[in-house]
Amino acid sequence: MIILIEAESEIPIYSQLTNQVIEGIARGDLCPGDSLPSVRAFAADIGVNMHTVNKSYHELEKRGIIKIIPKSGAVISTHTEIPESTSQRLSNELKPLIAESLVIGMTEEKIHELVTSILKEFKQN
Amino acid sequence: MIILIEAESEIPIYSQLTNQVIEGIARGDLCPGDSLPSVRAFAADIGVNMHTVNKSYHELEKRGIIKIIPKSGAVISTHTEIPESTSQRLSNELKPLIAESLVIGMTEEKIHELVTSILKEFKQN
DNA sequence: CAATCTGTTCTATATTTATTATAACAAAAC
DNA sequence: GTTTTGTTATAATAAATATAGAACAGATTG
Repeated sequence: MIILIEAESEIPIYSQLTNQVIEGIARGDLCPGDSLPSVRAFAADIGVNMHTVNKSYHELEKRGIIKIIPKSGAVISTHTEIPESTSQRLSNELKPLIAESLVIGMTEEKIHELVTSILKEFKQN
Repeated sequence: MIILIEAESEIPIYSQLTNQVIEGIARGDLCPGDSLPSVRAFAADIGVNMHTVNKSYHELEKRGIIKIIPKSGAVISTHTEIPESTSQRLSNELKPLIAESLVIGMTEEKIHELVTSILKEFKQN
């Protein structure tokens, strides 16, 4: 999978990495059971510090997306149930985006269309 | 309109403020043409520094949501057209959220239902 | 078994961001 | 004409972000 980090972005590197791993799983590039590269290998690969990758991995683990096995590696989890905490967080983060969509004049239909078009990006594999 | 700032939140105060103003407009509590409180009055009201409010106002202006009239005040804009930059940003911010929704096992239908339920919050006024 | 690789932990540093605090200015509003 | 307005400047503090280097002990591999 190709990871692209933008150093100039206002989004922290560890967040960019977290998001791209999540998007990779959603796209099907990464599957439950797959191992992620070691923090050192990944860091060298994308040209950032080991600790930055480590931080991203722990964020992914906190969200229940991967399981870190100490002294071994990180494995993408299977998702048997939807965690309540994640569901709540996603809803909270979605809220201001939908509000702004309405404020700039998007209709409900347009908003659903936008969601659909993003879903399509992930689905077509 | 009631503004609630959580000092312990990981979300910066100026972002919380920005979001709540946007949500207020989406909800209909604030309307195009309405004036926002002065940065000083607002700051005193919610118990934060003037510059924090000022930063939020400029963020809102950058997004085309309000117009700051120097030495006068801030007025909520009317939205005749959807700015391309905002549309692009919203899409970019929506993407990781939808990806994570898929990753934790939400179906497309469930995701649309979540969007609908959030839209309903804003609509019922 | 021995060498390598793993995540973990620790210390340290530099930069940026966030927040508050004061103060002063000039234009707008009253 | 006094008050209020956003603006600008300086300063200080704390937290977040990112990097660097090193050491440790368990897991993996040859």
